[in-house]
Amino acid sequence: MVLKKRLEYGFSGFQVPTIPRAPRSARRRGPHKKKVEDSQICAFELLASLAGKLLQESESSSASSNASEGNNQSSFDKKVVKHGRRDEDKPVKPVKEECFEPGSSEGSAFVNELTSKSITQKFILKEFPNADSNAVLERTSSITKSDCLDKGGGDVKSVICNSSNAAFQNNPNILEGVFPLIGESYHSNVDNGIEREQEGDKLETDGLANTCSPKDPIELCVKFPAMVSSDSNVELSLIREPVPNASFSKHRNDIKLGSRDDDENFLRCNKPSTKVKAVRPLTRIGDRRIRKLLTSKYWKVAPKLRDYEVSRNDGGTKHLHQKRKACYNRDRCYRDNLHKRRKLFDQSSVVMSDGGFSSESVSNSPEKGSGDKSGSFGILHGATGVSSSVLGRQTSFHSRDSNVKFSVKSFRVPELYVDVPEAATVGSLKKTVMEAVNALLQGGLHVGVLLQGKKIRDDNRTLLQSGISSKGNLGSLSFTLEPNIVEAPPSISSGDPLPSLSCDTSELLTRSPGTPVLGSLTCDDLPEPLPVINSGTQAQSNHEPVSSHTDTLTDEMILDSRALVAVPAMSIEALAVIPVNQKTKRSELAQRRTRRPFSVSEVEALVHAVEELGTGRWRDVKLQAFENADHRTYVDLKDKWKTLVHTAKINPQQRRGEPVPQELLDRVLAAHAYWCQHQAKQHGKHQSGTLKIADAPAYEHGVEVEFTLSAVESNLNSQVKEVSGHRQL
DNA sequence: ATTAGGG
DNA sequence: CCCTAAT
Repeated sequence: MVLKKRLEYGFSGFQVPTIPRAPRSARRRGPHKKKVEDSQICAFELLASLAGKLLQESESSSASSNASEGNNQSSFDKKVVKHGRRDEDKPVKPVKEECFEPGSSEGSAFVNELTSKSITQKFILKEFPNADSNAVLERTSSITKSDCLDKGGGDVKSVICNSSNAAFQNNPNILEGVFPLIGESYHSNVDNGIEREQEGDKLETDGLANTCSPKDPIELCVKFPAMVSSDSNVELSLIREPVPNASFSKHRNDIKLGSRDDDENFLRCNKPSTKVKAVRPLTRIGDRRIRKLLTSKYWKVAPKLRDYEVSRNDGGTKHLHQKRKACYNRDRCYRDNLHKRRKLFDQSSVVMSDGGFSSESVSNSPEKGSGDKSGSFGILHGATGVSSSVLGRQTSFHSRDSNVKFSVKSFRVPELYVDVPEAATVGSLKKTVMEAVNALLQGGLHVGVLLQGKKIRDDNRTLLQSGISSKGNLGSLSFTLEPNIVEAPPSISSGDPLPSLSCDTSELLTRSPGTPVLGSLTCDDLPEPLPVINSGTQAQSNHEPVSSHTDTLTDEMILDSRALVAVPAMSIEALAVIPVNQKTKRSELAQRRTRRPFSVSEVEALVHAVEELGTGRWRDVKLQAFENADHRTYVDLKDKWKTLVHTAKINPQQRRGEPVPQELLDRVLAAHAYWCQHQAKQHGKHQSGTLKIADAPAYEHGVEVEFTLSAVESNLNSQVKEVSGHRQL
């Protein structure tokens, strides 16, 4: 068996509940497909068709429903899957072939999606067997029914989902309270532009309901995975064990995952695809879009999203990519960012680093210092249920003693890919997963400590010295899991407040902090970045290590048992999760690309290029002066120029960051002034009345006169200065 | 894909 | 840096 996917689980235990998840890539990318937005429907359609089959099945054997359900499940599932793949041209709505590649795991992927939902709901049911959850239905259904469904099999799909909810028809609140996540995620989906289908699916729903009644939550859970694996070796993402006793936290994870997937799907398959282009590999832009969607949409929901959000976006992608050699590091980064962003939302859980490496929310409990209770996490979560909110309330209890307690709410473990034959037993699957996890752990990890986003590297400092105290802002404290390797090199990110290991590492490798070389490698360039986890800010540069093993985290357990002290029972009260709003924000920022201040040499190169090319040809500037600096996009250059111009105009005292030689700033102003005019001229207007610069021969001819340029520069500069001076005055 | 600008 | 809009 091969490890393929990353597994993530919460602290609560080793028994990581896993959820079958389809590789993102499968869902989203197709070889030929190019536009994400066009592919919205694919998944749904597929689901729909599958659902249709399912429905038929269930209806045909309506009587058998509950009783034989469990037993038949697998076969049932298989059928479904098969149908999905083979009967595209049939009844329900023909699924467009473009949506997935035959033989690929696409079908299963979709199934997974479905499964995820089902599972999620199952859990819910399990937890609240008696709850009146009709209300829940609303939310769920909304999600379930997307416009995509309209196209055909939608009904069926909804049916499936709904069925799970059948029991819960009326209490949205319950759901919300208990699993905020669920509601959230669904909402998110909706927000993402998916519209719910309002038409009645009731009939069908009923039909399915019988089949998948809440009565057998567990059954369902189990069975779905089976579906997943059905045709051929499907990559099972993880299979979650529906453990009866599982604590809440686990469930939440499940939910999370499920939700995540949904989101993903939506994102990836948002529009009816017309053709091959429908799905295209994510491009940076694409990612951005997605990210945007996620973020902006999520923001609204943000408050509710919490650490539940464990899932990663990139996992699937990776998957796909495996097939396609191309390395979309960049994409990856973006995706990671997405993850982070989402995670960040959680107030209590602070920073999640990608890869699932780090993350954690810290809570502080002033009480007895050393009590270390490792199992409490699960409990905590369970007890709290809603978690952060509860915990978050107080910060009280400050310290009577000088001990500072930390509780890491959860660490995320990177995804594990597990490829298991269909015929494999559940037991073997468990074993496999376990082995994978253990393997990961073998490597050992280091825990990094970040305060306010800044990594504290000095291990000898005391908490007090570092500002980590009960009274202090534990909220801004976060931990990261990092590979041993990485630990070594002290990162140097110049001035970067939030150094990211991965980036730093890269930097170290390629360039010296102080004087960046234009051609230096960037994180993106690195082959396999160290599986480092950064805390919030730097998500971007995370590269996912090729070997999942590497990046796998493992540490959860480690952390769990030791370093982080679980908070003792007393404490829900005692525990104060500090809602780190600031931090959250930071985290958000984290999502952004890592900040890479322009070095003087870069500025020089930029200035030079602009002098020659002007301010409207950033693409060319990029090519000419930053071709090898992948992290500098033409937009970056343009922005930098913008800031340079601004910087040049303000008082030196107001300038921040690495000082740019005045000489360069002068050139900036000169060039800026010149090109501004030049542009004006192009448009036919000569506004120069006062400026002689406009007539400067060298600039007059732009690029063609490169050589003379430098010679003239000095003059221009001085002139420009005057000009600028006038302007300002 | 680029550019231009606002945030 | 990010995001949008307009090319």
